[in-house]
Amino acid sequence: MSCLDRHGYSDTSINRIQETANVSRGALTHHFPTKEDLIVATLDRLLIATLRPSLPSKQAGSNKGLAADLHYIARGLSRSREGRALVEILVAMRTDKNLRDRVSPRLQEWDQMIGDAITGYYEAASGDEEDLVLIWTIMRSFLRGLILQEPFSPDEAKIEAMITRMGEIFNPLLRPRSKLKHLTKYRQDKNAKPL
Amino acid sequence: MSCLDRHGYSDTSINRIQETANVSRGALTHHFPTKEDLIVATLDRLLIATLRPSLPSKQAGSNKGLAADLHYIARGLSRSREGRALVEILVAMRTDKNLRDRVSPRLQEWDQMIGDAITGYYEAASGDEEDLVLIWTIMRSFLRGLILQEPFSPDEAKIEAMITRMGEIFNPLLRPRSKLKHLTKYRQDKNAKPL
DNA sequence: CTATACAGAACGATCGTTCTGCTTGTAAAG
DNA sequence: CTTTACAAGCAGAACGATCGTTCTGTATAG
Repeated sequence: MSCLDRHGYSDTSINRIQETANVSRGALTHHFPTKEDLIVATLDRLLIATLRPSLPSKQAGSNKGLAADLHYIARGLSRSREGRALVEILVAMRTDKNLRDRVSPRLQEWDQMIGDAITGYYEAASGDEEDLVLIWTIMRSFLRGLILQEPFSPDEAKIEAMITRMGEIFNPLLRPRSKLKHLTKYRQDKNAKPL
Repeated sequence: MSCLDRHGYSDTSINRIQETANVSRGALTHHFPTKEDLIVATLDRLLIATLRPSLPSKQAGSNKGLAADLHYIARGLSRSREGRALVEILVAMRTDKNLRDRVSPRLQEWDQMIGDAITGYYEAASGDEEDLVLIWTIMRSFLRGLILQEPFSPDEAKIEAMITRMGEIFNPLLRPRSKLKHLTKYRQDKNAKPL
């Protein structure tokens, strides 16, 4: 994850990984025969890491509105080492068919799961559950898009302002659900080995 | 652009470029001594290409609202060869300091120029011009974020629905300006050579 | 005569993968 | 309890391929 974040996908060579992780080449290739295996295993961890199980709006007593939630989610989804590393994989898989074939099902499963989980945390003001999921998908696209917007306007305050404004605009459309449903646990790959 | 879109940044090798473009290695390295030079020159073209000079909402007689404009902009900004190629460069520059140093000023200038241009096309319902620019920056982040969202939900219709919904939500905040200001022309690099 | 435009070979570096050894853990055989 | 067999864990060298860059040579235009 660290290499992906700091050096990008293509410069995350096995040489660099083994030096960063302080493991030998043999150990690395023994557990992950190909680079793709290593990337896929990393993705599984990233998807879990970018999940934020509990939102500020659900903390006892506090009700700071949607903006607070968005800032919090952004910190996991895009404004973090994990978020940026995930974006590196997302971009790489777009043009790498082999990687895409392995990664796609995982992403779609994750997206489905997130959609289900959202309905546990929020409800649409309109009551339309389908619209609720759509709105949150928009939100995630926006938050991840921030990574791509950053080079255009590197001002940290501007990014923060965008998130806050986004929260204001969408706030009337959503409200936190009073009863809390639990997140389904992300199903890890059966073949995944613990490191 | 074609190589960037189809094969991604790292697999856009000079070998592949010269084969795709049907030029010799010597010709290529003569005009663009390093790969970075070639990328920077490509970026200049991409920034111009992803600009959409006239919006549907300004077409005579039609007033289909913001959603129509968004669909149109998305077609240039993210849902196109040029948009995806630009994203490849954006992601690459994040971790490549040399490239970033050359590309950053261009992007920021472009962003500034876009911001100015927006105020020529739209006005905020609140009348706050700064908020107008902020809203459109949010919009661009969202649209570019769609490229990152696509692997999660590859359904074309879903992406379209997101754009439409985004237009509905933001529509009350904006209205097209009646008088049309002209776009300032993007200043090309003085050192840029025509191919 | 000279600078520019191009062609294509050559270069060292680095990539991901494969291969050859060595050590350790463990379970069956004696 | 000891010995043997064998697979798993790991270290590191070796491999061919490909990368971006540099270099040498040739043709052309002013």
